[in-house]
Amino acid sequence: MAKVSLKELADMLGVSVSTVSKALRDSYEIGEETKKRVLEMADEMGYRANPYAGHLRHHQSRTIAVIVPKLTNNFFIQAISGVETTAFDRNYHVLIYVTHEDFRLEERILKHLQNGRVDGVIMSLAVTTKSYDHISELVQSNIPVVFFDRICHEIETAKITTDDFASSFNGTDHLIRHGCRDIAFLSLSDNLSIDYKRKQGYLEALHKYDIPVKEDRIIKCHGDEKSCYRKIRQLLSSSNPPDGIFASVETLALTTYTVCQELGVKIPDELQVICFSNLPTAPLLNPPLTTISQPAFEMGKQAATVLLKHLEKRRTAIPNENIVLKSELVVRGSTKS
Amino acid sequence: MAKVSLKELADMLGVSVSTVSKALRDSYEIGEETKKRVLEMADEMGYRANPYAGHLRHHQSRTIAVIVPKLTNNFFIQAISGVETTAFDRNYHVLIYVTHEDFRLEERILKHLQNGRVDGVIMSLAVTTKSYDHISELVQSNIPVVFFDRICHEIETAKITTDDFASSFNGTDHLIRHGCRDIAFLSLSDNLSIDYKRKQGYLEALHKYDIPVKEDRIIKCHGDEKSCYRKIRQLLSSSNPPDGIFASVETLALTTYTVCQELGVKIPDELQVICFSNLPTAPLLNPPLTTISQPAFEMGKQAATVLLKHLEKRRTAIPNENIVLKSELVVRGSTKS
DNA sequence: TTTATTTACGAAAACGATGTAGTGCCATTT
DNA sequence: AAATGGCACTACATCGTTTTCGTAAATAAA
Repeated sequence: MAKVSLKELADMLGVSVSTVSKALRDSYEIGEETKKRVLEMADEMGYRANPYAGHLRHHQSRTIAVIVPKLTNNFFIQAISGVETTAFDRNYHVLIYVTHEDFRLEERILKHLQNGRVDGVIMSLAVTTKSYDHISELVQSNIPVVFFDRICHEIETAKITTDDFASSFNGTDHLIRHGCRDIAFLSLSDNLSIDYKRKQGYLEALHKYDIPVKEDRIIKCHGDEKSCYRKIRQLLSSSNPPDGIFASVETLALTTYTVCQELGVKIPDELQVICFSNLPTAPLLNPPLTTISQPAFEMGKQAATVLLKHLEKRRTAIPNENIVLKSELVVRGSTKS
Repeated sequence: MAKVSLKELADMLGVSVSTVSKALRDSYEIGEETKKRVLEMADEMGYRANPYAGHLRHHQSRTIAVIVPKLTNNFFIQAISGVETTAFDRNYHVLIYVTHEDFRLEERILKHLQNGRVDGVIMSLAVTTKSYDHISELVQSNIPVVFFDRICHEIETAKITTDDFASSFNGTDHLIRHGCRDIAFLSLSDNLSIDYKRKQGYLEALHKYDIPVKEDRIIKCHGDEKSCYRKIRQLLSSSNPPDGIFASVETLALTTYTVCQELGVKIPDELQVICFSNLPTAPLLNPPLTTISQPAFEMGKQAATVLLKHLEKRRTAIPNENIVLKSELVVRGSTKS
């Protein structure tokens, strides 16, 4: 079944290309009889409209891009899943790009997308991203961007986040109320908005209980897995280890588990652990991991909804808007109760 | 920065559109001096070639689709990651589609893709897929399809799998050598090629040790999570439970873990568990899960490599080819040693 | 000098679909 | 009988590129 164009259909039927086009779109200009003939022939010859011809004329592609720092991450996957579901429902197509937490790559990808391949972008920033020119350039070339989770305040647009400060505060509060007095905070990077807020929540909780903040308890685990591993191992094997860990992201908690397993540190007796995580197997870990679970799927859905709704209507920029969803603290065995 | 076309560039420079086009592609037809001027102006005006115009002319889009049954699944995510990496390296774009294990949806998606939106497809079948007309139609309309993992023998093309039979045999053998005499096999569906092969490997191992096959130990867990849960719970709470579980896919093993937790069944003392899985947290589970781990990332990479290599060259169909990678049995605490 | 050849560029036809601006033709109105 | 209007359809420009075919001018060969 070779590809067949409108023209071929038209020739076959002895009518003009415009007639076929209009008949297929059920235009009032075409008689019922003709419409029927066209529809039948189109079906018979397996006609499929070439999407790119339409994109060219209409300057829009019904395609959006999702840009994430990593794929192998439960949070991002669930978010992408939410985006995909929403987009598919509305007949949009989803391209994925991965920055691998690399600012340069993020730049390259956004620069590339300026060509109009997509109508809009949904993204979460790389840890290493510190300037936002590449993003504002994209927005200025009329391609709207919606952020989720790792957002960028500097760009005016819709941003989907969770109540990071409150969740962090509650999580830390939970640790303190269950006996922790020396909690280490494992962070990815503090130029990341969410990480900053999470740290603030943590600090606020310490402050509430008049627990002094020790700078060396705030550990920046940027960079590769191994260096994170080393830092955490060093922390836990020191002569004066903390009695609680607040991990800003899932991987850091998992590394903590690994280190504890190796060093024989008992969770939660010697060390309580809590973290932001969307790990489905959290209840099955040894011990079950207390998590702050973000509504990732819902976040992706919201991001897509906002973006697509906007694309359907206006050509203006997306107005600034902060959509904040609630995370859930799920207490399990890695903290005392 | 509004979008700027070749024509505008040409007008700006006082040359023709063709000259600009050729200069940008560094054609030998254009003088060095002119080339430089064009390049500079293009840069200055932020020119980005409209990809869709090119697609229209060349009947190819440098875009491929990945179609998977589910996104929230470590195996598929790692595979997609492999595809994405390979595609990105070669300047291809990746669209994702999710069938949600639904044959009808799979049909709809493939039918849609017949319009030439993508140059090729990489896919893994839905459990409910029993006929393959939608796939051969796609192939016949000149869009090559490469399968991975859940392949389809009926279509002649490249297929990336793992040594499912051997892995299953080895996994079951492992269980038997460590004391199991009554092993239940949890399968998704037996019209799925991989599931069938895995079951054969299991049966072969039983046969090797002259262990009789009991039909009621082969449990088909298709359908929703809840019905799987019920079946597994029923199995394990019967008066005569098995002493080993071979789960064909990850989720079934995790459900088994959940049920065991609820019923207080001790793993591995009362029940040994093994499964096909790409769970990064397998070592951290309680107890650590013995897995047969597939090289998912590598499979995605291979699938993309085969497809893209093909797209760069021929217009003919992809020849039949079975690429079989090795899985790895990783023995952990859910089986005795 | 005349004739080939090369160099550097331009005009125009695609690619496939859409939508505007007609164009005949028949029926109704005045 | 002329004017008006509606119906059902067609012609054609358009979207932004690429590419083939020409061609004028400059250079080289005769």
